[in-house]
Amino acid sequence: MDSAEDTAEGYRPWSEVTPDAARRLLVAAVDAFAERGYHATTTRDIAGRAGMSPAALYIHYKTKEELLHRISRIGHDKALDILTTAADGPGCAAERLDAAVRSFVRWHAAHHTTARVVQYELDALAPEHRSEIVALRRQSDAAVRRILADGVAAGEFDVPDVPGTTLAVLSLCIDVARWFSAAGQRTPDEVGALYADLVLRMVGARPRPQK
Amino acid sequence: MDSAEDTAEGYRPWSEVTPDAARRLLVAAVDAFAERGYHATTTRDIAGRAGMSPAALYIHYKTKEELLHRISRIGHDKALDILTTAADGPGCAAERLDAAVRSFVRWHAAHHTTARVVQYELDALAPEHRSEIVALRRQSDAAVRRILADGVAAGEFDVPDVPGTTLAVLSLCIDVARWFSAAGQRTPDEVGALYADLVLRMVGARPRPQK
DNA sequence: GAGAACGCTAAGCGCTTGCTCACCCGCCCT
DNA sequence: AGGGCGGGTGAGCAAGCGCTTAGCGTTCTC
Repeated sequence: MDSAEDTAEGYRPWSEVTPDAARRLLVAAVDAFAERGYHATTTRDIAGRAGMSPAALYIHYKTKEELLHRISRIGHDKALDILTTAADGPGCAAERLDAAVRSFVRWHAAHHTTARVVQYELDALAPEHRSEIVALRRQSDAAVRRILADGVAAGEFDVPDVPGTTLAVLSLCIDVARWFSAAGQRTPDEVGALYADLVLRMVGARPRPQK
Repeated sequence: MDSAEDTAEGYRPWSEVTPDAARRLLVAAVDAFAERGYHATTTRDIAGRAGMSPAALYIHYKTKEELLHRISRIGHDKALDILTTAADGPGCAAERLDAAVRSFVRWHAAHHTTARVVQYELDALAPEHRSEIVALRRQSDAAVRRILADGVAAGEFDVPDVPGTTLAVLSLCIDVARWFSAAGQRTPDEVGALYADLVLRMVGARPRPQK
């Protein structure tokens, strides 16, 4: 039911999943995994949500785990793309950190069903798929660390522990996927703005109107 | 395997679980749930880790879900106790916030197996048990919010959005249970100190030597 | 020292799980 | 017109699940 918002707002996710039936199954799996968790979701449930018989799933995917892997891979690619775009964009370190946190958090809030699966079902992946995904996450870590290191080098930030603060910033953003929409009233934009402000304070960025 | 650290350091957790065999089963369940998740853990696995036959579990617990509920209840009680002790303790708002975050994070790190179950397996609880636990979590939220509100009222903090910042602070602390000990090198004390500093920056607390 | 009570096990019941297989239907291409 | 083919179904298999039950050894009580 939450996937309605995924298909809204112009950009269409899962467009890379090509047979139409395969995409419907994948979207159904995202909803089911987000709602009950990977292990508590049955293949019958996924197929049912997609309006198909249980056997239809195995025409497009070899196993249930392959479905999770596809979701996780696409989601991590998108998340990493958002982060690196901001990290390697224009502007001073504070502006790039603001953009990175704001867009990363917004994605986690707007697509919290997908993000929940992506961020919290990592252990359900097969070992070789897991290590592939872990490599992507290390790149996310590196992107944020780069901004912080730049900011410290430029004298914009006051960060005694760069690796630790990097971990905290990413952790803070990622956990949005867990609690978002349980509360309800905040929009993804609002949460993104709030978090960007909080993170800039965490790194001791000097307030704007000080040129 | 991680429960070794739970039995160390003087204070003995799970001492409230009284028949010895019941405690061994519960500790085994904590390890298993933390490692693979509730739904992926079998009752045979739990009993096996406790060195018993599968049927032994049902002498002490009616269902597998009761085991999770007991763990969740005890863990939430402990976590809430830590938070409220700090929130209602002596000192100015900044000191209380420092103490709250430091001890809360330290607990999540030191007992990250328990914390993982407590924080991330909430949806696996039966509806009536779930709402009981959710009530406890609201009290945790209230404790942190109280400190922030006090700090703002006293002019110690600069927090434009108290409910949102409360959410972020708790989220940051809780997510420690997810990533801790994967990395390895940091001690719970170090993480607690780092996070206390980061949170004080988030709320715009003025640095210490300004009386 | 007989008998109840307790803590535990071996065996297994009923059900659900991930997944397979034989078959079918509509569409394209000669 | 007819044969192949990609996408779909109904039925069902082997395995594993949560949980139960009959029975056994030890300990406590009188």
